[in-house]
Amino acid sequence: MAEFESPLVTIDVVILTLREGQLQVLLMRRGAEPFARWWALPGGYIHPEEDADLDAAARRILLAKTGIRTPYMEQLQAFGDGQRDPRGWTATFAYFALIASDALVLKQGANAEEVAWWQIKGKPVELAFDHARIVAAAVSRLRSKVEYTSLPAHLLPPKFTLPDLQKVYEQILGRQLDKSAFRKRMAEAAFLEPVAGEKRPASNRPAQLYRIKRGRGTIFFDRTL
Amino acid sequence: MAEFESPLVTIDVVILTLREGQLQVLLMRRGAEPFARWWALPGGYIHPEEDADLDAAARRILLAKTGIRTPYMEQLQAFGDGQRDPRGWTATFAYFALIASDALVLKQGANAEEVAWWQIKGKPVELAFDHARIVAAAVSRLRSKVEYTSLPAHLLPPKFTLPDLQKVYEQILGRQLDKSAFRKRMAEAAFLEPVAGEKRPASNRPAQLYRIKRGRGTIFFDRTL
DNA sequence: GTAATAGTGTCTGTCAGACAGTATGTG
DNA sequence: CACATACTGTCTGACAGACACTATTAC
Repeated sequence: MAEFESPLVTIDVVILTLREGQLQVLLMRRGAEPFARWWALPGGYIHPEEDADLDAAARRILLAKTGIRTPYMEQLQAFGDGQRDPRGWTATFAYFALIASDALVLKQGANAEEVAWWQIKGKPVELAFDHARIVAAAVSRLRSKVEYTSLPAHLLPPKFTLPDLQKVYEQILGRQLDKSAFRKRMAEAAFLEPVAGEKRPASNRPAQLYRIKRGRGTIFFDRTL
Repeated sequence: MAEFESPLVTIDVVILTLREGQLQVLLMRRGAEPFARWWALPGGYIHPEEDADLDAAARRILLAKTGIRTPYMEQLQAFGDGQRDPRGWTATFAYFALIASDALVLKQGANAEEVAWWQIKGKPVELAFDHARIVAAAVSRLRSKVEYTSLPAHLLPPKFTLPDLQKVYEQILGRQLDKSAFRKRMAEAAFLEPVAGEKRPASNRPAQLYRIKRGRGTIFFDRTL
């Protein structure tokens, strides 16, 4: 078997959140060439000595660049070709993370590099490399999974109410859902547990708080929403 | 940004088919170290000069090793860590292909290397690297997609009958399906077209032949089977 | 009491699965 | 004709969505 030169490989992470009712991505401004000063996905190289595997490398990069330990991360897709990077044939392992909108607010200032949330909807910012395509793939993955999984629950803080959760689904799907049917689905899926005794106070009937049950991965509903 | 040594990357292809009512994988016996003489997935290196992108590289490798142009191939998942290859930290872009059981029979003898179909069920052969895990991931992907996609149609030759297709679904799902309901689903999904005039002859009522409509990708049913 | 939102009960049209019945070929 | 398998029609129970009703808090 002949030895071919291995292409340069990187890891990039698409971090999505829901802010002000809109889906947003976390972007960083690049310092170095190529694409210096362009906005790009947080990413980096694999460190063979430190990283046990690809997932660990993705988690390390995310933590180093943003200070976030995300509650949900999955491998999105690999992208590789001769055009995406002017330095030659490269490939990237793209990851896909969801976080609660308020999880990053405090940490953001701590990092020296320029970091910002960008709206998915509307005028697309021009991104470095093929990152626009990677973001599009992540959004499309999220949108398709919303219909039949519990994934959007990771866009909320650890404790939340059922009306909160329903709003998240509605914002991503872009349509209203029936309250009764929605609650039936969530109850059947059995991935939530009430936080005993706790209620969210309000000047009306307060809502029960829930959290995702321990050890529950993403739940696939047997019917679509 | 410091330059880290890029890990060695490869591409491996899990080719699945249905033979004798069983799901089977295509394996090849390795010639070179590491894992010389072990059974492994067909795979190879990226050739930056030849391969436009990852998908093209996977197609080239598949064609070179087996003579197959598969009708269906998708990226499965990337696997990378420090243990899977004794040479050090490596990663592989795993692909997932489905072919009709009779598509390879003739070509197989043409290739000098030892190639064979192995049953998924029963005693698992010990595979080189982490290929057992990759095969398991591919099978699990197929099984989960069978429930709500038209994917299994690619396990059949270009022309087939609805009873053929139903048998494929039943074999993978491991349970009987209602004929009437099954045909309703396929009709709704509208990804098949009758081959005009052609019927499969038999000593009973012959079945209508169908083929997958041009330009139809994998169809997601709106309900589970 | 009113206002506001949380949470539940009920009713109805639709539809999936079960199954029986019809169609079309061979010999 | 019998037989085998392809294909279709019908009936029924279950259930999703619509929507109305009740519950619980603050003021």
